Order: sequence, then C-alpha cells, then structure tokens
Amino acid sequence: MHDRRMSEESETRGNRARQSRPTMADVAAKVGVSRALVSLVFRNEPGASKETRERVFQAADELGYRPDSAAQMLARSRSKVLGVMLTVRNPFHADIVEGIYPVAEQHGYDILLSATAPTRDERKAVEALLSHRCEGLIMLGPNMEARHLAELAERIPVVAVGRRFPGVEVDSVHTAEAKGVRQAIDHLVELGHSAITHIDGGKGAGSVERRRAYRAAMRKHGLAGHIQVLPGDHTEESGAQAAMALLADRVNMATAILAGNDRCAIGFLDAVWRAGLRVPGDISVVGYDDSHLAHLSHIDLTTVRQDPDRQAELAVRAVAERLDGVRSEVRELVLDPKFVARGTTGPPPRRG
Amino acid sequence: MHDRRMSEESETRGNRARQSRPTMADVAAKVGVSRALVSLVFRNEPGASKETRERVFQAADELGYRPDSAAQMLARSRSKVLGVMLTVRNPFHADIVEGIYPVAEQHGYDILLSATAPTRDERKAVEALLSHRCEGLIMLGPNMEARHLAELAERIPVVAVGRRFPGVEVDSVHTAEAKGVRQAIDHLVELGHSAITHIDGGKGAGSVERRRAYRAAMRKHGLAGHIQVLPGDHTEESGAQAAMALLADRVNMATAILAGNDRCAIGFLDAVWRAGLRVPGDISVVGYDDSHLAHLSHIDLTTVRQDPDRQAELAVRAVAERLDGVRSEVRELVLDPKFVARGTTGPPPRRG
DNA sequence: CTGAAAGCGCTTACAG
DNA sequence: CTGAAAGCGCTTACAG
Repeated sequence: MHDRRMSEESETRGNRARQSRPTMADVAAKVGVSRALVSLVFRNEPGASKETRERVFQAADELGYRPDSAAQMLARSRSKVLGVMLTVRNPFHADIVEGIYPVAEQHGYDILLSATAPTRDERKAVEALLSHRCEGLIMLGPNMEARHLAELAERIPVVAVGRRFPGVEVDSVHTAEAKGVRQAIDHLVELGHSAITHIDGGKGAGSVERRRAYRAAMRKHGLAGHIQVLPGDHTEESGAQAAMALLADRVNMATAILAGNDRCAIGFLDAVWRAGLRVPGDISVVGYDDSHLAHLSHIDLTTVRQDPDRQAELAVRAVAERLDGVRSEVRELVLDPKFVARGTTGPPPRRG
Repeated sequence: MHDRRMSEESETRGNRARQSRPTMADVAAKVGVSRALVSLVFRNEPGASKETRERVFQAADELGYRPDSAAQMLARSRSKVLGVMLTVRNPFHADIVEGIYPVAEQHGYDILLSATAPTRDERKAVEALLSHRCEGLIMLGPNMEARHLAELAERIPVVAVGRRFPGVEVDSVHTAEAKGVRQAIDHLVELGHSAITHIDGGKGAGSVERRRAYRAAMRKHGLAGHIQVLPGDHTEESGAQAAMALLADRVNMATAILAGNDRCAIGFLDAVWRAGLRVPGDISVVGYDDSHLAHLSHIDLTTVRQDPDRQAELAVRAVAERLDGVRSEVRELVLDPKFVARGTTGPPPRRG
C-alpha cells in the first residue's frame, strides 16, 4: 500500500535548500542602507528612524530573511541560548518545558531541547547542547553521577531540577518532599487509616526523600508497625504490579496507598478498578506531582502538587543569575508542595 | 523553607561561562601542529597519522575542547542539522522522537527539538528551528494550514508525519488509517458485535480518515443502522466523557467501542471500570496507536499498531533524500497498520 | 603533513 | 545615519 505520487515540479526543487538564503546584506541592498543599520534594527537598538525600521522589516519579510543564529552566536560574545535536557516521555518534564519557554523568552533567552532516550544517554544529550553553544543548562531530573554533574557545573551554569545533589556545587530546584508526604499521611490518618502502604519510586527523582519521609511520618503517628514499602518506580506498570501484590491477600490488605508519583497511582487505580474494588470505598489512593493526569475528572486523584511553572521559572532565573554574574554562590531552591485532596481518598472500609 | 547554602568557591565562578572556551587553535598549539590538521582529525578526514590523531584527541580532552557547532555551521555549506517540531506532551511524538535519534545519527545528522506549547505556536517553533540553521524539518502531527506548510516546503525539505496534506506539495509519512479501522471492525463483528460506537478524534492527526473508515466498515457489514459517532479528541478526558454519555443509557448501550486513539480508550476504560463494568465482559474496547500505554499489562488494550520507529526512519530518510538531491518529486509514504488483539475485546454480553 | 588565506553571516566599536 | 574594518571559530582549497 505504498502510494507514490509524481509531481510536476522541476527537478531543481530538491536542491533549493542548499541555495544560499538571504543575508543581511541582501536586506540592506534592497532597502538601500548599510548592513550595520539592518543589524541595529533587528537587535532593536536605537539609531534608526521609525520609518527606516519599517522599511527594513518589510524588505526582510519579502525576502524571507531571518537572522542566522549561527552567525549571531559566533559574532556575539553571548549566545543567549539555554539548553534543556529532558526525558521526552516524562509528562512532568513536559509540564516544566511548557513553563520554561515563556520565562526564557522574557529573560531574552532562546531554548534548545535535547532529549535522553534509549539510544541516547545523558552525556550525549548534554554534548549536543554544549556544542550548540548553550550558555547554561537546565537539567530535568538528571540521573548522572554527582561527580559528573559537578564537573559540568564547573564549566557552565547548571541547574538540576527535581533531584537533590547534596554536597555538590550545583544549583538545584526541587520540592520539599518530606513536607508533601507528611501532609498526605496526616490526611489519611485523619480519615482513620492506619494500614498505609507506600509504593516506592525506585530511581525516580525525589524517591529517596519520599520514602524516608513516609517512614518518618508513619512513626510520628505511632504506626511504625504498619510501615510497608512495596518496590516500584515512576511508571503505571509498577503501580499495577503493586496492586496485584496487594490483591493477593485481600484480608490483610492496606486500606490506603501512597504512590511514588501520579503515574504509579494511576496504574494502581486501573488495576484495582479492574479487579472490581471501589475507590475510595475499598481503598484510598494518593499520588504525587499533580500532573495533568491527576486532574482528569474521571481520575480525580488526591495528590501532592509540585508546581511545574514555578520550578521552570526558578530554574531559568537560577541560570540567568549566574550568567549575569549577579550570583556566584550555590543555591538550593526548595519549593513548598501543596497537598490536594480529591476523590480517591476517604475513610477506610469497616472490616470484620 | 528556603534553604540557602553558601559556598566557599571564589567569586569568579559565576563568570566562568563567559570566559572563552578552548578553540581549535589552543588544541593545535598544545600538540604543536596546524589548525588545519586539527580540523582534519576532528572531521575524520584522511591526512593525519594515527599517532597524531591520538595526540590531538588527547590534547582536546585535556583542554575540554569541543568543536563549536556555530562556527562549523557557518563555515560549512551544510549544517547537517535536522529540526523536529513536536508537541511535548504527546506520548506518540515521544515514541517517534526516540526513533529519530539513532536514524539521524546513522545518516550523519544532528537533531534539534522544538516544542509547541500553549505559549508557543507552530510558527514560533519552526522559526526557532530555521534560525538555528536546520537543513530539513520533520513535523510531527502538524496542525497548520496546508498553505503555510506548502510555503515552508518551498524553502526547505519538510516531511509531515502522521497527518495527510492531500494536494499539498510536501512529503508525508502516515498510516493507512482505513485499513486499520477496517481490521478493527472486522474483528469486533467476528466476535459477534453489531452495536459498535466510534469515539471521534476531533482535530487529532488521522481522525478524519478514521471516522470515514469507521462509517464505511460499518456499512460494509450491513451495520449502517448502528453507526454512532460520539464527539471526542485524543485525550483521556474525552474517552471518559464518552463513557459517561454511554453509561447514561445502559440498556441501549453499545457493546463495543472504537476509540480515536489509545489515550481516549484508556480514559474510557478508567471510567467504565470505575463504574463497575467488566471489560470485555460488558463492553469491548479498541484503541489506536499501540503506544506504550496500550502495552501495559493491566491495560492490555486491543489496538491498531502504528509503528513509530518505522515512521521515524522514513521521515528522516525522506528529508535526507531531498538534501542529498537524489529525489525531487513529492512522496507520500503510507505505512500498513497492524491490528493487535489483546484483552479488552471479547464476545458481546448476552442481553435481555 | 604545514601555513597562509579566504570565507561563512553576523556584531561591534569607530570615525565621519 | 554611513562605511570600512576587525573578529567570532571554524572549513576548505592550495602551494609547498
């Protein structure tokens, strides 16, 4: 079923991309001014009359001219480009990236995205950003060794988002995980739960802190005997597997779950719904992130909100401050989480 | 709760980013050879002894030198960079991006990603790619006017992935939607279903074709009287809403659903599971895409597979062919979908 | 292999 | 506003 449509276009079209595109000189010639003037106009510098500006833009438009950023970067002492490393299939990263664009623009920076993927590790993703002259790096949930990150940060302003690197000389933005977890456990205990199980986030960003905070909060409530941590990670799959493990022994099953993140919580929900359980009638579920998934009305997930827009803003600002030279000491920016009670939590079922 | 750790580092660190980084000249000086030779070595061109190559790389490593791609781009007639426009929160785009990296590398191209987002429309995303000297553009599910796309394609090789632009002079890669839909309907009819409802994909890529194919397939089976199209889009939310609509009249409810894509199917599943229905006991559900979501064991979604790796490969190749000048006629590459029967479809329930 | 040179498309003072 | 000039860090022939 492979269609193949022939076209009547000329044979030269395939080469058009390599024909030189219009340069500043072309625009200058067309308007009848100097190249320097065109440069001024495009950089919004004073020195050209309003009328001239308009004629320049008009000519540029007609020629299809756009400044060559390679040339700009080379000529300018600064590239004004920030690199963002992300995991392309992480929905929370998507939220942050969406927040980065407007803030970066406001600070006068262009954004280059580089994704990690199965065939492309973090080192490779970063290499690409560096060779494209990024002045600063925003790393979303970096998973590299602290030592490597520190080396990077020696060359170029770096901010790590979502993951702490204690003792490492690198700026970071993350959420006060312990506080969020504590609020979640408080909420469940107030509802009457005591058998509260945590599904671990494995190597996911923030997991270590969340696990530790879970244990501490349980102990604080005198529930040390109910501490149960199931292995998991930040995927739906792990939530569903944890659900299967719990469902194997319904009599002693926990009455509430604190998942490692929202995706994990949703996998868990799918599995217990499918098994015919009621949420929160039979079991309560709390997620973590308040990603778009959690908002969905049919999910209506109780969760801990991490503000991606705020994280994006602080991350851009952290790098910008370094680049402007207004700060040189390391900064660890810790955001307050916000517990959001929705429909997946309620009083525990009465048993026996 | 805002920690602020002071560091002992010197005040100059904040400026390090603006200190000039090592250039080819530094490497050449360190090794005691000419810049031209270093250039040769880095481009893997013949003309340097094996021993010299090693010394060059060694010195580069010690200095932390990496080629400045802005300078390379400027000096070379070709940038060897391909731009990819994507919607950062689209999981299917994530799958394709992951497939693009290795193929691009194999063809000798670097990849630049540019995302659309609420504050950043397709025009802006493309502008960024062009100004960074991309030689070719891979547009994932472009949603712009055909006219605009055609204009773009006149300047630079463009391939549209996942969406057809009939009559427009632009290469495209997409799936034979009709075939996939037909297979899905055939499967449901074989199982004994006749009340098969379609949840529409709205403005999503491929929706028009899927909707049309649904109607045609239903008619082919003599089920014209059962044709029912519920409004929707490519999100979980719309699937859940469609479920609510159907659940309002359970007596006359369809026995099977063909969702606009996997995300929509999963929203639908969540809602009916939550309502206590059995899948496929009470209702069968078919998705579309075979995204990672569909694979999840607890979802086990029957769906129509679109091969993202293959789409990625063909897209890169399409652009590369244009750039190499080996093809100038428009090509529409249509991939065969593959129906995948899993656990969400079965015989219809016996009623009344 | 070397070394000098031109060029890629800009920016950035600078004298007028 | 102009116009000539230097420079950003490379690539690319070219004579030796």
